Amino acid sequence: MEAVPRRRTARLADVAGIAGVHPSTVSRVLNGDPSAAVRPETSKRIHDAARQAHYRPNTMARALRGSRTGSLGMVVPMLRNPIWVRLQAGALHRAQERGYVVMIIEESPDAPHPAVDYRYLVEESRVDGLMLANALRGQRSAVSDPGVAHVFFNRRGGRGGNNVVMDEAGAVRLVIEHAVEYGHRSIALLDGDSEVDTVARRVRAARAHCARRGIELQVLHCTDPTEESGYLAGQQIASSLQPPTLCAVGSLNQLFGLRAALREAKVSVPRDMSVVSFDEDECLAYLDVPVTSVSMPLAELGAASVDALLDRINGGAARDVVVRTPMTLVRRESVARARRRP
Amino acid sequence: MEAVPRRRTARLADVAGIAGVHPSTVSRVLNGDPSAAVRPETSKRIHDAARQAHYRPNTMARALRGSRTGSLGMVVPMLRNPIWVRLQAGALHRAQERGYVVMIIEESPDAPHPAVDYRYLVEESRVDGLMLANALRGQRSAVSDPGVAHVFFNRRGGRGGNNVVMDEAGAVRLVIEHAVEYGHRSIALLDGDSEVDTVARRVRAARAHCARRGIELQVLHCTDPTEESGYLAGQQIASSLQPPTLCAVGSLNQLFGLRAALREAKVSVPRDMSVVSFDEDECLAYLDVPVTSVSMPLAELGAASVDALLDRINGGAARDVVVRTPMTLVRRESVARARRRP
DNA sequence: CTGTTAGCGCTTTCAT
DNA sequence: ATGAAAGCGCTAACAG
Repeated sequence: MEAVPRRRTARLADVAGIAGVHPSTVSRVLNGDPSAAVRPETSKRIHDAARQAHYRPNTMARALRGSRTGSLGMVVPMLRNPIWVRLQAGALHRAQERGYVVMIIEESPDAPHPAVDYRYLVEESRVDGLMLANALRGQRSAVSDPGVAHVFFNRRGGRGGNNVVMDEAGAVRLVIEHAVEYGHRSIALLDGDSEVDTVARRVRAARAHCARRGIELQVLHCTDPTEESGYLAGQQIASSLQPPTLCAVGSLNQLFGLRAALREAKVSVPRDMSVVSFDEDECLAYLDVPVTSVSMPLAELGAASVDALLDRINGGAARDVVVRTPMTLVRRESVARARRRP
Repeated sequence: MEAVPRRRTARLADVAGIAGVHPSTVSRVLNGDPSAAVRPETSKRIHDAARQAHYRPNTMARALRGSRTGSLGMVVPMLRNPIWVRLQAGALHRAQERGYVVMIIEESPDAPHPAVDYRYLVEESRVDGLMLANALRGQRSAVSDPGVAHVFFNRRGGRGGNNVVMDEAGAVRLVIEHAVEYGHRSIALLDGDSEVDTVARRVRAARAHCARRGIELQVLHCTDPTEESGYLAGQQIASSLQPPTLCAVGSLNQLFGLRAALREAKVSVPRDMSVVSFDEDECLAYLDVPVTSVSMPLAELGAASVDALLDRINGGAARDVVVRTPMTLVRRESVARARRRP
């Protein structure tokens, strides 16, 4: 198959030709260079010519010249989980506002790469910087090369200074206080792999806060964020000798699994067991038992990641960011007063 | 804030310097130019030098030179709906396999742009071509400019020749045959806006096939693909004088809404009403009543879109594509034998 | 077998 | 107030 020559759009030189000026003048005018004083008449002629020729600046040439690509790379671990989609959407919009485009890379869940493996995108100047969410707690060295602008979002990585996260501890406190308010004294946290930073932060916060409030806490780690995995954990909870009276769940998929396991075990929600989700989604309101959840500022986190990354790209100093957009508890019908233990 | 000069990676010239050869030779060797016979020893020296200098080709320079960016633009209408996410993931992976990267643009649902508005991405050579899913049935002219390589995926657009779609009619037949098998004679199709191409195709196929089989068909169009909208339609169905005995639903969100409406109206599924979804998702298996669905080849469609677009970019002739990956009916528990009408 | 040359389209200093 | 010239890093046609 022959590569067909692309029909070229008008170049700067074409516009210059039409307007009868030098290309550099066109560049100055069209870019609104403030340091250059141009005669209004010339300026008008140039603008007219550009419009007439349907001029479009060539991003590649500009990028080569200025060594700025105008695009950002975003590595997400798994698009199947809606939280990444919301983060993505938030980042997409903020990037657009700031004149950047975003390339999404989805980590293969089977063959996860360490964050450092994506450096090449910057080194080959495909993107100006990276937003990474594929850090596991083990691999702390990460994208150590300071020449590669990057931030870790939602999951911390590296040695700090490039992390953009939400206030997971706050979310956990919100849930636990809600539980306390309804008289629960023994709760479970059903969440993902302990190697995942978000999970680790939630667990730590839960332990601390439960200790403070004298609440019993049971932590269950699913091996992966799937319905099946949540289902298995749910069976475990339902069959335990001293089951908790409230269960908080880390992801939507796991929640569906848990619900199914409880239903099967004839554990009624919320009569026998209250349930809270850390993922808010519209669909929760329409389930057989509408599920109470914490609405986390995901889009804001995506946007904040873009801001932080652009800050690094522009030479800003390393600085961790915690998105403090207020979280809210969306009260639905899956939480009831705790029943006295038998 | 000062823009910091990016630490440059080694260039071709640097490698040439180390290896003691001319840059063009390095280019030939590193690109494995078959027409150029190079002395093995020189080749080795060059490869060593490249490794030593940690050489990375500069994508921008290459793009400028070859007028190929190596990236594709993908415009999706709404990431909230999981089908677009699956299409996106399929496209992402195929693009990666073929050495391309993808930039995702999410259409703002509030301010939809006609497809033609994304031409600038190609004209400014940010991408080599466009995959568009934001076509509405009205705007047929679309990206008329033949200089802009593009395909419409999942939703047809333009004047044909650039469409990549699934066999929606086949999916509809699958569902209707399933309904017939269970003795249903009156069914409803609850789907999105009639201006959406996918919806229009499903409706047409449903009308045709129902007529052929002597089945009564009632079509309900939701204004938008949300739970709320499905809920409203569900109320309408539940309260109708001659309710259908089976309801097929176009999207997951609408399905959740419908389920809630039926539950509220004390219409039991599947006893009083059978339900089938055109979106397959793992979570369907874990609902209070596991929902039967059609599993559509979404990832394949995403991949096929990339293939079709690259074909156009490489000068291939216009050609519509229908992805014929076999669809399967995922039988769960939301379909039962039709009850005799009262 | 390898070097020379030119140029993709743009911006930016320097000169006038 | 505008033009000239250089060069970002790469590749491809042409020489030798």
